Amino acid sequence: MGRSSTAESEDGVLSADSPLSNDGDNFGGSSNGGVVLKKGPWTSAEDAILVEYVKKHGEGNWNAVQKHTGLARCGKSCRLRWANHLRPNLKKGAFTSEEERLIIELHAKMGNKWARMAAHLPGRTDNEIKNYWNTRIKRRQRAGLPLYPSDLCLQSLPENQQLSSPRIYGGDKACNDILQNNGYRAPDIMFDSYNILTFAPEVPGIPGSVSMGNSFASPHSYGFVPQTIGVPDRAREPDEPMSDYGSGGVNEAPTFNRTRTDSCVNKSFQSFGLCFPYDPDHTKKLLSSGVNQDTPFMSDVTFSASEHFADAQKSELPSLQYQETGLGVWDPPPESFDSLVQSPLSGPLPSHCPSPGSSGLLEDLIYEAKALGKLENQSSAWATSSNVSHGEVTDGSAFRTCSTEFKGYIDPNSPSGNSMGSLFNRYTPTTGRSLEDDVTMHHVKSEVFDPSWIVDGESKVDYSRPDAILGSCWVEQSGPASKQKGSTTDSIAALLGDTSASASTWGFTSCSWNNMPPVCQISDIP
DNA sequence: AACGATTTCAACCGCGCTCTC
DNA sequence: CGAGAGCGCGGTTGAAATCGT
Repeated sequence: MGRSSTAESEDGVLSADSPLSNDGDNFGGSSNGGVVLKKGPWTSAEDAILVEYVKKHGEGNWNAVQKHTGLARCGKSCRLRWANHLRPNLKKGAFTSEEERLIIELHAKMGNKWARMAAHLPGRTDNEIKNYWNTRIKRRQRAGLPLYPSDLCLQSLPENQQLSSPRIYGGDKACNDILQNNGYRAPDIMFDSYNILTFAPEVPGIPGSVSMGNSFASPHSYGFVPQTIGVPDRAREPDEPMSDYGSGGVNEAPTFNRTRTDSCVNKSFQSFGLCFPYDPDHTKKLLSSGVNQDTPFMSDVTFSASEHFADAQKSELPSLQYQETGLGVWDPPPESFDSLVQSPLSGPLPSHCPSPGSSGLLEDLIYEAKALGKLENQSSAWATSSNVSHGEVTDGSAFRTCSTEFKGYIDPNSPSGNSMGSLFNRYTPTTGRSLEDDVTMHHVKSEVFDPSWIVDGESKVDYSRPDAILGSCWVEQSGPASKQKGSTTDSIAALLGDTSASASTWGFTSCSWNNMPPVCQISDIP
């Protein structure tokens, strides 16, 4: 194992007088004060020298090792060898199921902060954890499974650490809270969520651009997602008022607050088993890369785990902000997590997607895998029947197409009624719906159903119109039409997590329905 | 048994932070 | 205050090990 000899090309071969130059290794090294430093695998002799040195001098001052011992290794290499292999109390062997769970939890909270994660796993090194995680990513990607169990977000933090400032993007409220409470600032957009959809194996014959994720993210998708990218996100206070929602409108209409909205949006993605570590730089990257329809991020559907999840590593977490929390919140199954992942799908499907939080991982994963499989099929249908991915905003047909397909995603195996399909059935009109409508749809999933949505047994919202998603804002935000209109776009901005976004930021402004009267008048309902 | 594909993991590299001078 | 050294971290690489055919 270890580095190949390719590295030696930089610095040539070991010097003839190196004490370790004749140990049979062929690895090259770099020059350091006349001594050619060795690279590649360590020999037991080298290990012994290093151990001896540390015994004498203690850890640190690694560059002095070579001077004191003649060991032809650079300080960095010594440090690494000691930390990863030689230091006492190192735990070797496979991760236990407990450790695996802890890693998953920690990663959900920290992102790729391997060293910090290692601090929570005595005897384990950051390198080990990193390797484990990368392996896990690949495995789950292959299996078409989400990276995190769906109940992770809901359970990974103690109640008292949850703030009341949910955001529109990525994960549900609890998830956001997790992120926020750990010093993360949730991303302004749900790109991770969108992209996670590409965990599902690509549908043969369907270009990546036709995946659901891309459908969501298409720059032509009503300017909904992509244009969010470029919106600078100003700092928000946890209790920052949300536009005027419920803030004393004329009729004191029921509050359509951010919490609900967030939950709605997030739930819709949780239905796919999505939950993410936060990547605060993700938005920055997108900004700097000038996200547009050609942006690989949006168009490249071939999932790159290292890309997406490596992004998380940018989320530097101030150490003070990470608190040791009760991490044992899961109820670990006896099996190792990955053994669950790899369990064959058999028997009747478990009941939910996502898990309502009460079930085991196995059920979650099995069901999620199934769900993703179905989505795969649905995306195929979309690919051929919908122009959502690349379509122009000319009418609501794309929405309808999309929603029609989505209705097909009714899952009879979800007795808990938490599947998307069941939600459609139970609470939504059957006219055109889009995935974005799902934002609204999911109100009913996680929260008490809001009777204000129904007047005389009818929904106020005409979902056949592409701006239906905005309708809830219109309706629930009573007031003069002029105000309503402005508020609608503001609402979108708010919905997307940035109240600073002007109406013109959103594609809706240019949409043909923009100047239409409010869609959600009660009289509109047949 | 042979061979190719895949996985694992030790090690290197570059970057950035902190400390010292 | 700036430069340089030391160190730590995260990403990447590639040989060895394992698996599948």
